[in-house]
Amino acid sequence: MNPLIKSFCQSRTYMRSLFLLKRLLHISKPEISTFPSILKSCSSLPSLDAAFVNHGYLIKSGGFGCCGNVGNDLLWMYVKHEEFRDAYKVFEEMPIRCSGVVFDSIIHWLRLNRTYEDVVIAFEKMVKFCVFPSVQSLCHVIRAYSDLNSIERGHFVHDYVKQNGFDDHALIMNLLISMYVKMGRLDLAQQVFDKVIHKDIVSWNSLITGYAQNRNWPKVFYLFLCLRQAENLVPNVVTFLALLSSAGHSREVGIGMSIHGYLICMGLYLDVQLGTAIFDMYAKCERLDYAQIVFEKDLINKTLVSWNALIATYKQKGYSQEAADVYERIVMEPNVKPDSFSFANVLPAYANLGNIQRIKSIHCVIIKRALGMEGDVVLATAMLDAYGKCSDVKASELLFACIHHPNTATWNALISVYNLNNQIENGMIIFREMVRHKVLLDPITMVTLFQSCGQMGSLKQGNMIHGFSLLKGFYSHLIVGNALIDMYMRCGCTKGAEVFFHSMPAENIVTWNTMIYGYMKVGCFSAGLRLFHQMQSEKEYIPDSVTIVSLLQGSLAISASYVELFHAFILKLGLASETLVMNTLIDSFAKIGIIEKARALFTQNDFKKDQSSWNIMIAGYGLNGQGTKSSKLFAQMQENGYVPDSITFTSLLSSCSHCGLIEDGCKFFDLMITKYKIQPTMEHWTCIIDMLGRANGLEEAYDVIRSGIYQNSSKCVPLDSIAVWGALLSACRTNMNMKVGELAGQKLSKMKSDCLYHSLLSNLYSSNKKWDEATDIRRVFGDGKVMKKPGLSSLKS
DNA sequence: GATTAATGTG
Repeated sequence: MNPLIKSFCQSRTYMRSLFLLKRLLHISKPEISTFPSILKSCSSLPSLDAAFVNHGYLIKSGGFGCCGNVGNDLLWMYVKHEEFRDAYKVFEEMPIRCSGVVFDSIIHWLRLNRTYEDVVIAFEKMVKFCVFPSVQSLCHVIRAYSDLNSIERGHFVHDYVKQNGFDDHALIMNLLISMYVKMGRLDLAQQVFDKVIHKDIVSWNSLITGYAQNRNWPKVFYLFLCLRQAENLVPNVVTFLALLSSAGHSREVGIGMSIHGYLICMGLYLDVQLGTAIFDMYAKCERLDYAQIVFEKDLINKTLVSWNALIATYKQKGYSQEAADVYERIVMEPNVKPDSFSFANVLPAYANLGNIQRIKSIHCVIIKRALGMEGDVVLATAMLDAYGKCSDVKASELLFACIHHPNTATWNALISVYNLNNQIENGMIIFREMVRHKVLLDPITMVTLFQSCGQMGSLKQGNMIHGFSLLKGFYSHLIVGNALIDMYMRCGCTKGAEVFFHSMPAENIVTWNTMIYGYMKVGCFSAGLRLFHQMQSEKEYIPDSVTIVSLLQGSLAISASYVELFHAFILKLGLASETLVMNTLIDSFAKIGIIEKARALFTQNDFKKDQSSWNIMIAGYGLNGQGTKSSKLFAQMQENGYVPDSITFTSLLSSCSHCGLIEDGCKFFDLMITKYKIQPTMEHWTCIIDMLGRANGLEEAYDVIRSGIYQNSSKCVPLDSIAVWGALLSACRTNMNMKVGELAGQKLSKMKSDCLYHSLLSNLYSSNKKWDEATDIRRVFGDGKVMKKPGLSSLKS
């Protein structure tokens, strides 16, 4: 019967041959030589049913499987039916060669439906079978290798290209250049480039973009000069994009401008992509004036990239609201859909604005659109940071755990989140993990760590990190030096700060501000003032808003008349339109008791009021015993469209606590928890406990906290938390209640909040002039030094 | 063959 089946196949009467096979199966076992014909019949039939039946039979009869030509034909059959999934299954089981055409089809399917790894595995198997791929297939394979990011495996395909005579093929060689660029191996990319005999513009562009991506700007500009000497080659859009990006990143506005001029001559400046790149170059070079002209006049058809670049520029310059506005504008545009670049740019802006709702909604969009945050480190880092800045540490931690390949920035961001949320110990744990995982440390890591040490007030840790940064060669970075000074100042070690300050290889206004701010913080007012004069006379720095804010905050401890003096300074320096400066000035007037002056400044319209202006004024009224005015202003603030935040309630509660408005205070506290869903912080609890203490004494507050939960109409808040015990300890300090304070301290020490416990308890002891006890605590925890009432000693000198 | 992104000092 076997020859008969074959002849039916040859005469293309496929149904008949299959019918015969069915009969044959009832009587005896068919010969294996029959199957190629059968499978060919199946390939040509419209339905797959017969194919499945026959494949199943082949599997059942054991030995046949995917051997020899049968396997090959089986593969063909599935490829013809475009059933690549099954084809791939057969392929995986095949012990010997198959045809190149079939293979190309499989590579094509794998590329569209599976991972790069699968493409690479298939290719390596193909090489083992000695099957030749088409050039097109080989291109796909090299792209897959690029995405695998494994240098050993990259060499495999490179060797294959060399051994099989593909190395005079420009397309293949260009892809190899790109592959090495993607792997960050510019040395190897350069080697391939040098070997290309007939270089085309793509070869040059691949290498130039490679150097641009790896931030080797001089090489980019050098290669461009070489390119212009090469015959018959004209740089194109891709070349200029790389050049403009390099000019922007390296702040080479001169180079950027000449490229701009060149493009105008060539008539290319109206190209959207180039226009966006020109805008971005000027923005990065701090030439916002030129950038604005390009954006408004030349960029007629703006793309999503143009808008993203604008968001990035606003965000970088600190204009968070403007960045958010642009984002909201593109969300409304019918034909534009924000992408991961838009999100990564706008998230820090929303984080600065404290707009957690927007952050959450962007998170939802990312999930809905399946943008795969786990694989996009930059986007995930921005999201992690945004949650952390809005105090959702849990969300940040969860995100961190999900990210497939966290990089240095991700780790840095996590430490920074812990710093922001007073969980310094956790940050230190993360740093140790970083070292253990051999994560590359960068200057920002050092800055973040100095911040941790400064916040802890631990000179011991600070010295350690200082030594560490010397060892790793980070100390010459300006931002690291500035952070180091800040750390020493926050630890109360003015000597350490001064020594480093005088030995710095480079400095800027931030350095001077940090010194001044530090002196003010520890109460060395005269030393700060001396530097303030010195920076103007010797260095010709013009004091900026930060300088003035530092001086204002320090002057409070000294004399009220200084506030008036600095007010005059602010007017002279033209800083009266700066929100931060005016907020501090209002705060200062309120604190020295000149509430009328504070009110007058607050109501004038010479500066843009923000949320914290309102918060400051609410607290200011409270400080001056005008608690009812605080409540009125609170209502007025909401009428002006502001949603009260955590600090608003801190201001309100402290106002009530100051003015003895206990009932109002409790009402605001309930409102905060139930309506605004704000988690009470230690500051809130401090006010509440202070009020409780005033009414019935801190002993009773202690009993209330120990007994469990704070209850109101709809919400239960557990009281047995670090924040609440910390608040009790704080309240004990202001009320000089050692007995309850020590009880609270014991409680905290059991809750593993070493940092908070130590600093609060040592403050309690210092306030009660129990220096020895305070020193003991600091010795166990940190540097063993205790600042005796900051400022007093330095005032005398 | 390609442009735009995240973490940080006062």
